[in-house]
Amino acid sequence: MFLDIVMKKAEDFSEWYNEIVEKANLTDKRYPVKGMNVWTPYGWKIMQAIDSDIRREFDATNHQEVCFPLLIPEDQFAKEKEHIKGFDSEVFWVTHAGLNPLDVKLLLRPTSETAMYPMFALWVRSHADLPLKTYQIVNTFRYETKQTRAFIRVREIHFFESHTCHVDFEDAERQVKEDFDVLSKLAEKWCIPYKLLKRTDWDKFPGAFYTVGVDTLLPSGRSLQLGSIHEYKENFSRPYEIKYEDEKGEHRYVHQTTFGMSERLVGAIVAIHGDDKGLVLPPAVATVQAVIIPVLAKGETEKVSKAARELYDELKQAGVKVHIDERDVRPGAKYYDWELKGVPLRLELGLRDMEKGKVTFVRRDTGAKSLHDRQNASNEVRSMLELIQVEMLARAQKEMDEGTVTVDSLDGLPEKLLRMGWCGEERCGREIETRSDRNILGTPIEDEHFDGMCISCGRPTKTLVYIARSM
RNA sequence: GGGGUAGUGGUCUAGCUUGGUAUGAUACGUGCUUUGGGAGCAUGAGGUCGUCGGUUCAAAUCCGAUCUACCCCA
Repeated sequence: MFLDIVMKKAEDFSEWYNEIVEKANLTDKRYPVKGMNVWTPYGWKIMQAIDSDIRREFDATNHQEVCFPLLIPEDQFAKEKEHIKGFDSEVFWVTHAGLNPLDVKLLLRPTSETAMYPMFALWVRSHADLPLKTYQIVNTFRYETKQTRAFIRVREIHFFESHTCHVDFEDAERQVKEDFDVLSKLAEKWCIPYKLLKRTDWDKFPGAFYTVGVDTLLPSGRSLQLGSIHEYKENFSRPYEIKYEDEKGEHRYVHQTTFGMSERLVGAIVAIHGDDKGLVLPPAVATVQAVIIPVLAKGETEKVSKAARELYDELKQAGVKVHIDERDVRPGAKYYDWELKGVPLRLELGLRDMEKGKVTFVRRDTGAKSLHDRQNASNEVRSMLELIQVEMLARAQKEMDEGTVTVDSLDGLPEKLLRMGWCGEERCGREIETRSDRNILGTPIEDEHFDGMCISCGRPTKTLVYIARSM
């Protein structure tokens, strides 16, 4: 038996997803702790590629990378009331050190506000220290009670979190807008379409003034939250006493924001782009962008191998992440293998091509085969990768657009991302959630003109909400 | 939160009803022959049957608990 993908994406998305993350070797789920999977080399490399994209963008916007301890003392965690209420039920506790019970219990960070902010209070003294822009990429722990799923719902989370402090609300708002810009650049690289949706008051991050969810749509018709951007106002700076002295000598509390993302990004790339043959990686994410398969023939193996290695060197020189597969297995086996791994472009080189001075290109995303001049191979590879990148994003965007529909009744709802009028009253919001059996994701940040009525009470409104079943 | 299904070499699996020496495939190692969509032959190695406890002369098999995975419902 080969590593066939047995499940079809369109027939059983859930099974297909489980199968593909294991067979493509992104993760090993055999580690015997629930929700804690092993990052295998291939999956980890993809995660690292995503992390470097994040680092690049946040460094470029003058954030400083930090790394805070994993353990947080209970009393420090307990300072902001809403925050504890939100996370209380899902923290892992350290109650013993060696054989001794601890006087002050320690918890594994579910997120790092309560680790960082007591330190921020020491770091921020004057308006000259602001804005303070930091981020870290660390593991966080949440005791998920729902069904766990590789990359999508885990108990040990590979987490990016930026934390910023500002002189006032306006400056914090500027930060939120900067986060939107950074996100749009990143999502373009990852070929992930998304919507920025302002969460309802009853669904915002515990302790936040407001929360903007970054939501994408999976092929199953369910939404997946990829990240969130929060405006905290003074909600944390007051209990944690993060204060500065302004130009007039007055003491003020800082305004804070955060931005969080996780390995769900890997899950989204798998889910959105993958197909029945395996992964399909966007060239900007792929750790191998092009794989060379030398097609050897009896008596001529050296000649073909040499030509393949020359092509490899040339592409490497040209800055392409290229791999040459010289394993002693038949070409067909290699094709299946690299398709499963999602490598964007396959280059076949055999006697047949060499006689014509060509190289065979096979696109992973469309399966299209084409012949290209060997002379111009590195340029051709680069432009093909660019083309794939652009087309993958366009295709994904189109699927999300087609999976989004505006409805004016809560009856017989399709399994899609649904758009509808809402008066803004909590009572109607809850009604919508109950009757649709879906979650309100929120109101769009980008202006989407709407002039209609609340789907629940029928009053005229210009406000929209998006709802979906969440993954 | 409620319910259900399952766990046997790396992977998939037979055996379980009716307790008695562990089945096959695939992957893996070695050798030869092969190579444009999953190669063939030969040969070799690999398993305290998820874990803990109980019943028994004897447990993969029966009973209980637990862990893990997956599914359905809220």
